[in-house]
Amino acid sequence: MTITLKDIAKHVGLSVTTVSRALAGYDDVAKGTRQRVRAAAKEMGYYPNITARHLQKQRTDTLAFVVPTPGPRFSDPFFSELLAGIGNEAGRHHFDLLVSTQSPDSEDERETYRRIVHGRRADGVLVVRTRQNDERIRFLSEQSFPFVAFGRSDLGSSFPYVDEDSYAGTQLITQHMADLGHRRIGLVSAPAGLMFCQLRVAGYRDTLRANGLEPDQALIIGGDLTQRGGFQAAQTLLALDPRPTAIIACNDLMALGAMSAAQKLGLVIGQDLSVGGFDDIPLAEHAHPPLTTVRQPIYEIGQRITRMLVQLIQGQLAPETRQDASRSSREGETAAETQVILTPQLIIRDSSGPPPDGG
Amino acid sequence: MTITLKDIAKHVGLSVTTVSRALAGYDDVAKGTRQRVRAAAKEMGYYPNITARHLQKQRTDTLAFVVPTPGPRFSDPFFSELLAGIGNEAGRHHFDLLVSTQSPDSEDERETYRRIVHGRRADGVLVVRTRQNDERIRFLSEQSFPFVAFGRSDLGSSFPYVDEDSYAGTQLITQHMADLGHRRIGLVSAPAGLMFCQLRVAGYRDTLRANGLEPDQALIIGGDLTQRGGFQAAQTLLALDPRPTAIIACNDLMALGAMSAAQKLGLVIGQDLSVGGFDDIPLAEHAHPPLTTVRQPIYEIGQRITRMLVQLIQGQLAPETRQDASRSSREGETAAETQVILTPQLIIRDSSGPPPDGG
DNA sequence: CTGTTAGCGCGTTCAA
DNA sequence: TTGAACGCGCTAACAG
Repeated sequence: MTITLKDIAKHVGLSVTTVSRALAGYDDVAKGTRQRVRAAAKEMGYYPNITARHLQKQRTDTLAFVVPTPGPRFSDPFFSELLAGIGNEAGRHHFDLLVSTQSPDSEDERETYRRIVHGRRADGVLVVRTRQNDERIRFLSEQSFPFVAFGRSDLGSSFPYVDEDSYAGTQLITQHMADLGHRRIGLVSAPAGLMFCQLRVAGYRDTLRANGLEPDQALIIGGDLTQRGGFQAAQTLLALDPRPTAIIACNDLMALGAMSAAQKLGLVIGQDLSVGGFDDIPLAEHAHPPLTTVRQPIYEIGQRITRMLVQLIQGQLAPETRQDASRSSREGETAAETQVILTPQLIIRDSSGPPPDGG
Repeated sequence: MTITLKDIAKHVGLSVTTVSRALAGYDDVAKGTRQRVRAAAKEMGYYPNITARHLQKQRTDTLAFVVPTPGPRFSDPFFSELLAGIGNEAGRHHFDLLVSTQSPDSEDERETYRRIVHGRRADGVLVVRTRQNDERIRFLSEQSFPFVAFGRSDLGSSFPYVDEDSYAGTQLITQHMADLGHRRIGLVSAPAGLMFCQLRVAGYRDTLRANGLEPDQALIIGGDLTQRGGFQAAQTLLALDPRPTAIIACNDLMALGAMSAAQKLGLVIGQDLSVGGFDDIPLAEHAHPPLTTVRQPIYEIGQRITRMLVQLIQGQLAPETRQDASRSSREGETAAETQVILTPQLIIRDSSGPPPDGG
């Protein structure tokens, strides 16, 4: 049997209202009464019914996180890290976290968002891995539902987000390979629909050109961000003649897969072949050899978008900047707080070195 | 503006009650009426308020999963896999999933469980990584709150669970090392409070003895289930003289850390040192070299405990078997469905081989 | 200071 | 076949 306010009221001989206010700590209730009520509540083991409270307060103190996983069986450390950051930060602000995994752009994903928004299942949602023409963002914007994204969008609307500078990040690692003397540098790309994919490929291409190297389409292979995908893409790249002396992958997981593929061929990573990644997941440091990569603070980004979302819900975040450019100069400062771009950092480890025979 | 039943009622000129029943598909409403109502609902973009429904129905269609993470920054593929299985299965049954991460045995963890149970925040919870004298299980049992565990317990109470046979699993891998000719086999253990820890250590010890090897306390090092922990434990083990020729870790993550430590010393895994793990996380297969380990189907276990929990909530699962042993024979069949022990499987890969100099 | 009334949005009696 | 009344548990507005 669960104890309700009514039970307490009956027990202490007061009205439900008074009990409610006594427990809420309102000061329009007699001190003695309050103490009596509180004692009774404690003794009877009272806990407020959270659902009833949500209904009455018209908010759920809940955030939703719909993880865009390609297959049912995902096990991407990237999402783990992000989830850890999100979960802990949500807890700090006394928000519950609703987690769901859905295939990107699937009907199930759309339905999940509709349910959350229209059914008022949560007070806000976290959108990650933004896509070109992202229907999630369009939908949430249309519905004026609170959300914060990890990643930018190509839609016109303006919304709060945190993103890392993918272009600059890929520049860093590509330049690193070029500086080491590599001239045939392969790229394991990501699904083209992802916003960061374009930027990373562009960063790679532009940096090659800046170093007098002409991008070779054969050296760019699509990947699906999984270890297996990196493995397969690397196999394709390493079958080329002449084969690349360096491979850059659009995330660490694929980079690790690429290393396996190379090692299977008997190549020594860092000598026969250099490999670079992106993300700096915890695994990267402990890989063999440790992976040279571009670091983005995933856990902290998870925390940050969560904090921003909570503030947005509580009205503490500057309202979203409009497309209206004329106001942008005056709103420069608030805009800086709601739209953050982080500069990634190159982490050089042992998986990269000079090419085997000087080039 | 959100559309409610009241809005539809006003629009079609009927009572809220009728609208509610029309949408629910009751057959005591005129066919024409039903169609009219449905059309209006669709046109107006009606979605039921989920919170209101929960309150009325006295259930939340929500499961809670409190992940026991030692630190805030966890990134354990084990939990990712489990979460994937749980999340997908929950979705299949139209249950939402509430995820929270809390430090094992902390006050925050206790408070989280109290909130879920007393506040009726969810209809059931999933308990994983069971511990000795597990207060979560005691609490949930006392409160008769629906739960299913991944792992057994040393408390008297009986409850539904799925577990893998840790003892048999460790026997397998220890015997494998012994068969290869290893005589000094180190063990990187797990936090002693975990139920599976005792079993794995026992499986290791007993198998050594069965092979005429006396367990050496110096060869058993505590680990915290993280990669870093495995790294450090392996460093300690490898500093011994003579050092072990094989190391078994209580989970794959530590095994990978141990491989790194060995490789840092210039040892070749599978030749100079054999390493074995436990779990068979996706990473294990793609490690370098691929890790010999004991496989337990984590994803499927996540699915399975979730399915059991849903059935338990819906009253489709046999009631928990009592301690009352006299009935056990008659209830053998139902008990078999609510208390499952899976037999793990040895996966031999390249990280294990004969000891360097024949022993 | 306390109680009455009212309502969050929905589903379920029970009459009509 | 439909509607009025009621309750889920809680909080807020208003009287007294």
